[in-house]
Amino acid sequence: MAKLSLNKPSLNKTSKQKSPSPHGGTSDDESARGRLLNAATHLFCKNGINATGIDAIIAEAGTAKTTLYKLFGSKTNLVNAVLESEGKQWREWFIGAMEEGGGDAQAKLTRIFPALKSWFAEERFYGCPFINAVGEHDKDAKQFRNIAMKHKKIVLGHIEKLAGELGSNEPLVLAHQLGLLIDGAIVAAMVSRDPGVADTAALTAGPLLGQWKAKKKRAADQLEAV
Amino acid sequence: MAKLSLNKPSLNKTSKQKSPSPHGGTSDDESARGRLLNAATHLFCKNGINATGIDAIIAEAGTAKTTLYKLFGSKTNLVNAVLESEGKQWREWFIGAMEEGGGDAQAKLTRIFPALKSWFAEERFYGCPFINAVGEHDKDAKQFRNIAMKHKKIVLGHIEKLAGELGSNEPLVLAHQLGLLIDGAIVAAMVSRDPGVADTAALTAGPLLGQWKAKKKRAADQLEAV
DNA sequence: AAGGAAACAGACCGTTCGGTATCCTTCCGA
DNA sequence: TCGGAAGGATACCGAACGGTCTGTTTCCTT
Repeated sequence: MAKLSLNKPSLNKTSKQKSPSPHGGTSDDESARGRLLNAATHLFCKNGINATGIDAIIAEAGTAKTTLYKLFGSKTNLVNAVLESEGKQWREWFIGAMEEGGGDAQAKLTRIFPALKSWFAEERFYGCPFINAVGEHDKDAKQFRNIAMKHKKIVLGHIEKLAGELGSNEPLVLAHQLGLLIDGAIVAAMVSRDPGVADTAALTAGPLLGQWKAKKKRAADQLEAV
Repeated sequence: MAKLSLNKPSLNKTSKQKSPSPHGGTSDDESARGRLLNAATHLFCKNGINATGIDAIIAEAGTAKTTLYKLFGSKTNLVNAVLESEGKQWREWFIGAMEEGGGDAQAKLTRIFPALKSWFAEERFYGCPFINAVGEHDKDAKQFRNIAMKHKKIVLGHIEKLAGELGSNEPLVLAHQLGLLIDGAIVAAMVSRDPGVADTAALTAGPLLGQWKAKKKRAADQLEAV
């Protein structure tokens, strides 16, 4: 596969068109590096990092073992490269899903769980690579936990900003609340393979997003309805 | 270690005093089987299943390799035994933490996140073994996902019962909402090692638990406060 | 046309893996 | 007292692991 186009690796970064979905291993980078990154991302996420051997990666990528070690040096380096690129892609997709379509902060935050739902429904949804990486390694070590927290901090940072625009007097707390629901939905969807958990998360998040904007109105409505 | 008391394995189940905490590998069963189960639970949870070799388990258990294979037959069987015993212990602890102390359904459900917080603060807290097991294996396979769902179903079943007593007209939905917050808190605590995430979860769950019991009052209070 | 870089192919290395076989020690009850 | 069960110690097996090596093919450049 991909016999043609043995690109120069220094030119790889030029094929920068954004991917339509956040899942791993579907970039259209056909260089050896890109194919290795795609295959490694797919296999690491689907089967786990420790359960994925080098041989399986080069088989799916259609490269030689020498190429992998010339480009990445070690399996550890490859793992780090996968997490970095996958994290970046995922964040671009996720933040894009909130922002695209415009509207106010409430509209943007309300798009979180529908976006996650479409992710959960993909064939190649395998949960959060960062959570899974932490889970299958030494929990007293900081390596993967630091990477995961860095990723999470960026995501929650954006949510916190929107929470501030929403009018929350504690945007950081609201961001952490939504983060909890996001993490919970991801792992529940990974285990159950039911995208519907995103609806439950949206139902739970709803009152959190509306309680400043329409706080008075909702309180009055509830008082009337009881 | 444990030179004395080479118990008959058929008598192991008689040492049935409940453990004070839900974490893995601290049972006081000093038979070879018990020590192997403790060591395997500890190492599987701390370092991951695939990253834990047989040699490390028998070293921590202080048994011979022959003994492990005589008692469990294979690593796969040992993994299943660990998940089964650990799941049972955890559920007994968790449900006990809700029930002990009495009170009404709201009081019991309100104890969920304080209980989790004390779990998160333990030195040997390594996240949920079921979630981690799913994360480090083939996500298209059903083995670990089925085990995890069975565990979760029992836990949510109890919560659903309490939600019904609380007066919710959709106790199953409420149970799933709380389940989302529980899962989210567990993985967030595993990554961050901050037990405080349980407080955020409790803050988010609070309105869900009070909205029937004191719905009218809260609505009136909010209307007044805005 | 020729040279060189990049990638492919695959044999190979030392280590570790899960698992087996052999033999030895300890203890307990008949 | 003695036999057998439970467990310990250790050598060993084949397979798979991460990683290296040598050599060949392919393509781009000049």
